[in-house]
Amino acid sequence: MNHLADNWIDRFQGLRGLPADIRADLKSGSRIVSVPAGTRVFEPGQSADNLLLLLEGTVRVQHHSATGRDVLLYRVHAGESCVLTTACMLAFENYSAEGIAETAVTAAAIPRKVFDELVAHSSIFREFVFTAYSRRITDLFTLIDDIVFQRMDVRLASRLLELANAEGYVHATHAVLASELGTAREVISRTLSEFHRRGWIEQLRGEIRLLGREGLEQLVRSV
Amino acid sequence: MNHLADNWIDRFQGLRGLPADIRADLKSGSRIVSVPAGTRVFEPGQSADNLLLLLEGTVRVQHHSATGRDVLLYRVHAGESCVLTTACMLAFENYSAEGIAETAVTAAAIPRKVFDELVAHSSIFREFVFTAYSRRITDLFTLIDDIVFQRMDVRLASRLLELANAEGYVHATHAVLASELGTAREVISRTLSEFHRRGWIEQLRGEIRLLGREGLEQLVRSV
DNA sequence: CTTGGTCGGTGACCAAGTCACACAATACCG
DNA sequence: CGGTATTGTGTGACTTGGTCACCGACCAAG
Repeated sequence: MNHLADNWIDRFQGLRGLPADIRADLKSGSRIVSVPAGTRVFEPGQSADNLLLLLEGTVRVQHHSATGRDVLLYRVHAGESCVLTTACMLAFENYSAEGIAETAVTAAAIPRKVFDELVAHSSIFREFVFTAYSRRITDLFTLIDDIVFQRMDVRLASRLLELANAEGYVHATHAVLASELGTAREVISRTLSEFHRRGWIEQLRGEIRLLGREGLEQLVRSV
Repeated sequence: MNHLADNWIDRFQGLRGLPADIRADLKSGSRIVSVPAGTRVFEPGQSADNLLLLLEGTVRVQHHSATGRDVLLYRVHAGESCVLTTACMLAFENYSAEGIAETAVTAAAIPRKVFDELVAHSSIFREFVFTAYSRRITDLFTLIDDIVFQRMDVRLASRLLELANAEGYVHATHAVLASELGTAREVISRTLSEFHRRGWIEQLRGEIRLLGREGLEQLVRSV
């Protein structure tokens, strides 16, 4: 993991331009943390005191609703910052969103105080942070648009295409897909049956195999 | 309008603690602008070069979708900052959200350059900005939750209670309410008929009169 | 008074979410 | 190893919400 500790800053597009002195502050002021898959990186009510910059793995940010269902809000990938923890850090409000490590995760944790100093002293760091915020906000806009206007079959098709690995397998139960899209498990089951009927997929327990991407892609494009 | 120009900073909770020198910079670096109701304050594709702090009026931030319908994302009220313009200012991405003045609006416009300096030099200003961001993000979370899990009748009832003036009148057409809630006009018409049938409201052209708030409030609470 | 535009109402239909099951595959455990 | 619990999936009946196609009522301008 030492190679990570050395030059992790360059993994972030927006930080590459940082001058040497700020880099040094950032490196010495932060520490590298690793957590296993499934860890709650942050949770409702808990005030975060570190900004996380993801070096490896993905974090799923979701909202747990009163009715017991979850909605996926967005994913944070390696090379992105988990700006929601910033929000937690700096704002008085406590969120009802939680972050869960989907895979094993390695991240650079920047304490509140260091973060504040970096924002004050580096315009590049400022831009990095604000860009991260805007990306999240636009992601949320897109999500809302999707939820309101897009048909479920199209949303599911495009999600399957996203989640499929190189061999065309998607490792996910119907229930997981339902929570990804903020819908009910039954709806996923039915839509998948339909996809199967059309010869686009094959179903296994806990897994879906895409038989070519053409059909699904056409459905997605057809909007 | 001169009384506004003098002490507008104190209208913002988060800015009251600003030290005198920063205040002076903020005041001299910004200017007061007024626009009539209906003005597009910002729009997709246009890169904003001012952060707006609303002194009077409200701005409706909405997303215009490909299907021709609009969704209300949130409202910015007097005493709040329109942080989306910040996002536009600082980020490379161009938004598909637009801001429309719902009433005549007076605002303090802070140019990009001044904004950046203030963020660098004042921790209080920093906190103000980040707090604004977090509030928007949580608002969006709540909206998503609402859309996904809440029944339309409940959402409409609570919106009517919000929008009603002291005399219990809501000045809005069914079409407007539909776009507020991201649904179709017909759905609003039906739900309002149902509310009328229950004796909760009276309908006029372009206007709704609440006959007491108890029924609606009970529906909202019943969730 | 016409005419065109806005506003609201309605029925038929489709898409999606809910509820209540049933049943198969797998995991666990004595 | 076999039995039981848990998890994953399938399905029918029903409700809610969104879409489409229309209509008639109101309103303002000429």
